[in-house]
Amino acid sequence: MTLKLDKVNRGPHLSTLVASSISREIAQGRLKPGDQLPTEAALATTFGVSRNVVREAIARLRSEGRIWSQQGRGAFVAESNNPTVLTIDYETLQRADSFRNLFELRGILEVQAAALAAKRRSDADLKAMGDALSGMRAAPYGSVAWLRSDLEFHRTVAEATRNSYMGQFLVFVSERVRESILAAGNQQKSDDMARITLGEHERIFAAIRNGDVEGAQAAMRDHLAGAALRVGLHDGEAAAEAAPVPEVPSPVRHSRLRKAIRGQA
Amino acid sequence: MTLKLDKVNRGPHLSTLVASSISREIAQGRLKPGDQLPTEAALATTFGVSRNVVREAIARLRSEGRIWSQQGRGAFVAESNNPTVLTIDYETLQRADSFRNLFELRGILEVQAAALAAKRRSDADLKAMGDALSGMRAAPYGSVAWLRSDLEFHRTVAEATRNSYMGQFLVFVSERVRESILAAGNQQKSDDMARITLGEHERIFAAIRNGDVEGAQAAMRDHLAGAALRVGLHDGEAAAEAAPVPEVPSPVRHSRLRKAIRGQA
DNA sequence: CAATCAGGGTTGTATGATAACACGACAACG
DNA sequence: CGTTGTCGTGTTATCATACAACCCTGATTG
Repeated sequence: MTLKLDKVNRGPHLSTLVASSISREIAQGRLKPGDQLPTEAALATTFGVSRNVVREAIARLRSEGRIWSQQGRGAFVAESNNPTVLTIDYETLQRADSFRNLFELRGILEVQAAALAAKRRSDADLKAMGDALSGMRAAPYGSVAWLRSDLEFHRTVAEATRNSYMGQFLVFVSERVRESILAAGNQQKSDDMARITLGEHERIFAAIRNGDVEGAQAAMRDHLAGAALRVGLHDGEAAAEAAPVPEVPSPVRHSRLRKAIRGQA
Repeated sequence: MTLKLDKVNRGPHLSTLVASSISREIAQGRLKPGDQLPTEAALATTFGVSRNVVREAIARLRSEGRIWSQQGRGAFVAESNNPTVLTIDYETLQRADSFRNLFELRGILEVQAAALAAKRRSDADLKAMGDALSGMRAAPYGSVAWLRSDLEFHRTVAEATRNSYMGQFLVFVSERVRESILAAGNQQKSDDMARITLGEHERIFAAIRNGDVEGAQAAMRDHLAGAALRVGLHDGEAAAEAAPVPEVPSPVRHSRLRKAIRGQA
């Protein structure tokens, strides 16, 4: 048996701890927008780490848009909560209503993507979709290969919109949804479902091939409604039950510093 | 006259350039999931920067979930194309077709958000929207206060969807669009536009207040079509002549290195 | 054959030094 | 008095080097 210990060692680098610590200061309002952070040297001594570590932490916060810095002046808390990156908190997603919201957003994107795809698809797109469908027919329902083909089909639809951002967003949202479903692990499989799911996909494909915008939207909407049911979401306004994720303890290294950092939070 | 020279110094830190470069390698498939990256020392020499810079770049990519690293072994491209964050490259957005794509995506989200808002808005939501509209009436067109009120109105609409992810995504996309418009700076203002824009907002507000889903969608669609024109995008399928943003010559520092990095993209 | 251990390679961290830049103080100048 | 030029100080950005922690491999040893 292969134990699964991966994904556990969620990188407890020092820079991560420092970044989290500063992040908390900002989130809890002890550092207000526009405020200047202490100098790198000062942060290094207060945290008891090297200036290098502080710099990596600041680089990270800067890339997240939380702070900005200018050579010769200092680092400052960003004015507006205007993050340059969009991130979805894994823990939040465990809440049923959050999951339903994300599923709703995915639905909106998928349906409109289907509409655009029906308008703009090229022959190459149609071939790619067809290949993905073949892959789904060949693989057993729920297998890895099947899932890959499923994802592939949706990806090709997104691609056919000729809008790369549509693809990016869709993939991002779908991935989060998929993760959450896998974590919950409460999906029952059956041969019936295989047939039904495949049929839904084929209707989407046909509509897109025929350039039937409304049909593609409708077919995609049906597919997502079906998927919602299969995942345990009552359609409409009802809530889903997602299993909470177990807390994972992180291995202890640099315990002295960590304690110092954690302590002052 | 107040010249606008801010926002130009978009942080071209070396670590940013290195991170972008590696990111591209991954996105374009030259580095496949599971692949091991060159060692930090190797990257440092190939990029012609210090190992410290490389480390900051890697720290950033790691925090974005694109790669993971283990002490003593090396850094590896993350298995699933499972970036935990979604980012929009500022440079890419300068291309007219990219901007049009993002604008299209924004439109989709706004229109559907308007629909959901018409279904789910509460009295508090309506009051907030009304306040935002008042703010727009009071402020001169194009002023900072006006822009703030405009943003505020759209934010309240997103809020009324009762779907926090919708709000997050919408704000994120809108911010990028707004930044790009400001950077281009090719918007002409007139009193007519003030009246027209305000009227568009009021129609959206009215439809949402009346719970008119289709009307809200239509009004929002009109508003966005208008906004597209005002920004210089031809509506529909026509290509946009978004004035290509003037290349901002970043003050020359480390020009040799930059060239090397840019060159190998 | 199995366990141990030595060595090299790699990342994580520390430290010091230098360059680039911002800002205020202050003098020189009109 | 106001403006401009210069300089010194403080800060970030980058470089360079060294060491610690850790992984992997392979030889040594019992």
